[in-house]
Amino acid sequence: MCGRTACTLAPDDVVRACRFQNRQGRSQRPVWKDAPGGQQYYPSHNIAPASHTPVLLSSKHYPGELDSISERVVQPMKWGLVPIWHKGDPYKLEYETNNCRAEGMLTKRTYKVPLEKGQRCVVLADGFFEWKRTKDAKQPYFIYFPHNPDDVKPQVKTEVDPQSHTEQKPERKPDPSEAKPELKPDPSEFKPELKTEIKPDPRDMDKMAVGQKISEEQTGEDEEWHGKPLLKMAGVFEVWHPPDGGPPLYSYSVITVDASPAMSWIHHRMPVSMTSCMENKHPKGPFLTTDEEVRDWLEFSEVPLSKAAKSIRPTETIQMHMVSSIVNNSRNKSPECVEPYNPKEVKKSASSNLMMSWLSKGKKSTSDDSPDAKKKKLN
DNA sequence: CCAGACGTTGTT
DNA sequence: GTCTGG
DNA sequence: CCAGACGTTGTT
DNA sequence: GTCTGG
Repeated sequence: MCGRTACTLAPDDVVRACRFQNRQGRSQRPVWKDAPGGQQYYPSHNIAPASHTPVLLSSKHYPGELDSISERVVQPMKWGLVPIWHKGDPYKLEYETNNCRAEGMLTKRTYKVPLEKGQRCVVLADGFFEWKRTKDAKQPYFIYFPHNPDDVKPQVKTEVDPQSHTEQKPERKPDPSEAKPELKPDPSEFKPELKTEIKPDPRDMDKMAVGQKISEEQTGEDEEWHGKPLLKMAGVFEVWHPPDGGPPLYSYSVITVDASPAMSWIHHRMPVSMTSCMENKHPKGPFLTTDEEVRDWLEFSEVPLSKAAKSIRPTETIQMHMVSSIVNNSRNKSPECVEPYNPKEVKKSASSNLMMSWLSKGKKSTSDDSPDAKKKKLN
C-alpha cells in the first residue's frame, strides 16, 4: 500500500525535476501554483496522510490562467481525497481515501466521479515507505525510483526469482530478510522504542538549494535535472468547495495495484509508479527519452479515461532498502528516516535500557499532559 | 419512492 | 477494539 | 501508514 | 452528487 512518503525538494527543485517535452518538442518545466486555500507544502523525510504534498496535473485544469505559461502545473494537494459531496470538516473523513484501488476506480463513486471529469494527477515524492510484517515485528522499507532504470528493467530469465530484481546496489549486500522471506523470520530484534521525541519544524529543510542562478522561463530551454529522480505515482484528485464559500480544497488519492514481484515480498499492494523518465545521459546509451506514461495519465483531453486506465499496472522499475523504525512515528522528520538501515549495528546503550525501564514504571497516572519530561534524545 | 452509503488495509 | 492525529 | 488516545467535573 | 438497498 502507500501510507507514508518522503518528499524533500523545495518547490523550485520539484518543478526542475519535472522537466518534460512540450507539444512543440521543447524542454519545459511545470509552473508552480500554491494551494488555493494557502495550505503549505513542507518538504519532509516523513510525510503522513492529510499533509499537503506536490502533485502534477495538466494546466488545462486552469484554462486561461496557467495554460499559457506551461502545459503542466505542480500544486500542493491534501493527501486523502475529499469527495465533492462531503459534509463537515474535510480533515475528518469517515472513510479511508489515501489510496484508490485500481480494480474499482471506474465504478466506485468517490473516484469515478473525478476520473470522469479528467481529474487525473501524478503524485510526486522522493519515495514511499512500506512495512514488511513478520511474526512479531514490522520492518520499514524505503522504496524509490532508481537512478539507472536500465539496470532495474526486468531481465528475461527462465528462473523466477522475485529477489533477483530487488538488489540494484552492488556495494550493498542483500539484507537477511530478503534472502528467504518465507523460511527466515527477520532476525533483527526491534525493541519497541517508546520515542515521544519530536523533531520539530519541517520548514527548516530548504537547505537543499541547488546552485542554479539562471532562472529561465518555463518555456525556454531548460537545464537538466541532476538530482535524484522523483517517484511519480498515478493519482486521482477532487475539488471540494466549503459551504461557507471559501477557497476550494484540492485533495488526492494514490492509485494502488497488486504488487509486482519486485515488491510482493514486502507487501501485496503497491502504488502505480511511472517508469519513464527524461534523464537519458546513460553511458550505455539512451533508453527512455520520453515521459509518455506521465503524459497519457495527465492529458485527460487527449487520452480518454478508457485508454489511460489500461496503462495502470504494477512496475518493476523500483529500488528499495531497509530503514530505521524511527520512521514509524510520523513526528520524526529526521533524514535518518530514508537512510539505509543496517540491523547489524544495533546501537543501544545499557544506559538507555535502564532509562526506559525506569520511565515505564514511574508513570501511568491519570492525565499525562506534561509536555516536559520527554526531552529525550534519539540514539 | 426515500434512506443511507460513498473506503482501504490487514487479519482471521 | 477503534478512532484521531501526525 | 503508525502512534497514541480512548473522559468529566469543578476549581484555579 | 450519485448509486444501492429496502
